[in-house]
Amino acid sequence: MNLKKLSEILGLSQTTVSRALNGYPEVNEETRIRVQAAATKHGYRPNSRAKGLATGRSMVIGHVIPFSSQHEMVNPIFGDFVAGAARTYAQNNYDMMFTHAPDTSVEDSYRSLFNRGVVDGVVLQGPKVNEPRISALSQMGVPFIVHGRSTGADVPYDWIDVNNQRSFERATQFLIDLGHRRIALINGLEEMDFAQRRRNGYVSALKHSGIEIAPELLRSAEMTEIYGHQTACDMLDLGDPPTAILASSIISAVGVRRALENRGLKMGRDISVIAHDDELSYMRNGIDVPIFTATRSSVRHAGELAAEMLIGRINAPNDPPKTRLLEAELVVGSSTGPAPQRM
Amino acid sequence: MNLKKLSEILGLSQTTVSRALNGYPEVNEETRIRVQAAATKHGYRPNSRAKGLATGRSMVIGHVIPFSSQHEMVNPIFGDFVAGAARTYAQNNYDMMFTHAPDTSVEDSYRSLFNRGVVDGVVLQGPKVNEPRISALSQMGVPFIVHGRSTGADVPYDWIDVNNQRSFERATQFLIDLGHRRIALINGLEEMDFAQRRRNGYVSALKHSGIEIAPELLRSAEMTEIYGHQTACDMLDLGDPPTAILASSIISAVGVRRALENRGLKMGRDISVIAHDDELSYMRNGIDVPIFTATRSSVRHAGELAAEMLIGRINAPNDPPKTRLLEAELVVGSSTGPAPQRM
DNA sequence: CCGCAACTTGAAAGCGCTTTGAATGCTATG
DNA sequence: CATAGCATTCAAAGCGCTTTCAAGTTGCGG
Repeated sequence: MNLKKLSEILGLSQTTVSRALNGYPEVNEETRIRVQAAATKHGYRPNSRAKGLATGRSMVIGHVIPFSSQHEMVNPIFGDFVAGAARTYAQNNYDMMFTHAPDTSVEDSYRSLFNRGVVDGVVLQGPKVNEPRISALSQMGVPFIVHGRSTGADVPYDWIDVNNQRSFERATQFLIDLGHRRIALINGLEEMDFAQRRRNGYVSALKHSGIEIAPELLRSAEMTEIYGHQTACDMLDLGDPPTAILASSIISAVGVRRALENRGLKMGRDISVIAHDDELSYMRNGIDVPIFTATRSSVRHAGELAAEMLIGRINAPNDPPKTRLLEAELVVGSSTGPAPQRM
Repeated sequence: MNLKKLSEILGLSQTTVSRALNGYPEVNEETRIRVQAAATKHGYRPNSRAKGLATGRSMVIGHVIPFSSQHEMVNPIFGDFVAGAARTYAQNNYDMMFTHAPDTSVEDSYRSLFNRGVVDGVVLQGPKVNEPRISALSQMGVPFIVHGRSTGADVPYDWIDVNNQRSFERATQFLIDLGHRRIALINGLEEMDFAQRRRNGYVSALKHSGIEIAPELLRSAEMTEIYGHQTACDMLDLGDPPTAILASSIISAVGVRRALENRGLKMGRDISVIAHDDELSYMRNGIDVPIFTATRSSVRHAGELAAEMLIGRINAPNDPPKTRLLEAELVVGSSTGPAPQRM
């Protein structure tokens, strides 16, 4: 069933039928009702390719999920972020296109999606420091939004981010206030912008209290459970092990917990742990009482907001750049406590 | 840059340029080279909407991820499955469209994607028992593949699945062989087909050994960490607690482990745990030595295969249905051991 | 009754591509 | 030398929609 057939059935022109269905004012209300009835009756759905050709808009948003060529890691926050975004898209009649590309060719993926007219805009996730994709997209003239920010990107751009620096500064301060001095940071990949900011927050809090940075307590890698476990084991084996650990994700915090438990250490008593909690739906940080003391910020909500901002940008390409900085909550659970007294 | 401009630049007709670029034989080899050079030089990318309109194919595959309206849960395996599929799509020049719909309107989402000509085929994930979407898709004439199967679906269809029944039967038998009699099953949502099959495997192994089914040791819900934790706690509070637990996902197994450790129980000694391991990239079950004894089957690989099968179906709509049953490995870690002697 | 505005409707062009059917120039054949 | 056959190329139609421009109807004031 297409426009032509439908209009023949109705004895109307394609023009009128199209207008009736798209809510144009110049069509008689009676006709409109008749057309709509026929459309539903015959299950007519405008072909979106044809529509796109005619309007020059695809009503599709592109997401390119990079994976590091070595690890083939899928970012665990991806599912929830996308779920949030998808919700907004659905409300605005956008579809969502999705590509998975090795990080070496992400830029090409964007270019391809946009130049082929597949998408009207794209979401850039997981920006690195000096992210080259940002200026590339900017030059191409693709409407885009960055989930996160990129230190060193020299063009203005839309972004939505969590205040990573402040939240890790607060978390670190919280541990310092509890008497901790040996505080470890199990961070995400060094080149990621968020990891850098978190480290800055951590460093700044320590400095502020006159605590020296201990390089052996600073690690960064992809935030898997295994990594959390391994790193915690390594650090506990140090002559002067940490009394508190900051973990950049709840997933690696789970690994940390496993390491502690293997050694019979109790979280909150023997050692304190704070995790960053993206509120992943399958790994909630407790229901009533948080499992981990955590810096909390819903990545699903970020997805919703990112989608809104991007749609806004598509509709108003010349507006000045918009940015949005979300503050993470610091929620206190039972994984933190006063620093144990050294004998 | 479009075909028209490009052909003008080259002083050729659109026909020839199109043919040259698409590898048709009737074009002079010299011309072809000249055309290709110009195309790359000017960054020409055929508009895929126009191409789709002309060919009647969109070169897009649709995934509709349902979420239960109550929970808004994103299936944690989603990311890795999609990563696998995306890889295959990329190799075959397909793009991937993605919709997130409440489970009440998933069918409409498929219908919409297909009828609007957005996709050439779809992937159906998370089938329930008597999954109505299967016959719906079948009637609509959409090429599709099911990740999983649906007991009670009365039309033939393509599917790829893990032998859930056998793998849980083996896992249960493994525990029985270790002397366990009180074996719990912390399963996925009851209405999911995979959960039913896993239970069947579990029940069948128990029956085979003459062990009575204990309803208090059988639970099903969405496979979150919290759920694993809560259920394990409940079961440990029983007068006659289980000595072994089967968990339907590694995520809920992590919750189980947390419950055990809270109570000072040691996995493998005080209580045995077997998990199903989808090989999620951010939650690997150990590197050298498995953390959990597990039934293992890579969901990413399943995604790759599913995508291949679907593309095959699109290219040969009238072939007889194809199915593929993967066997899960049973890998032994340190989370299982002989049943502790009762005093 | 005429003219004009307000409503409605329609014909046709155009979005960028593929593909059919026809045309062109050349070489090989009888 | 006429013709068939081949290798190349092209003009134009068509995919299903939107949208411009034009036209037909009505109703109302003058």
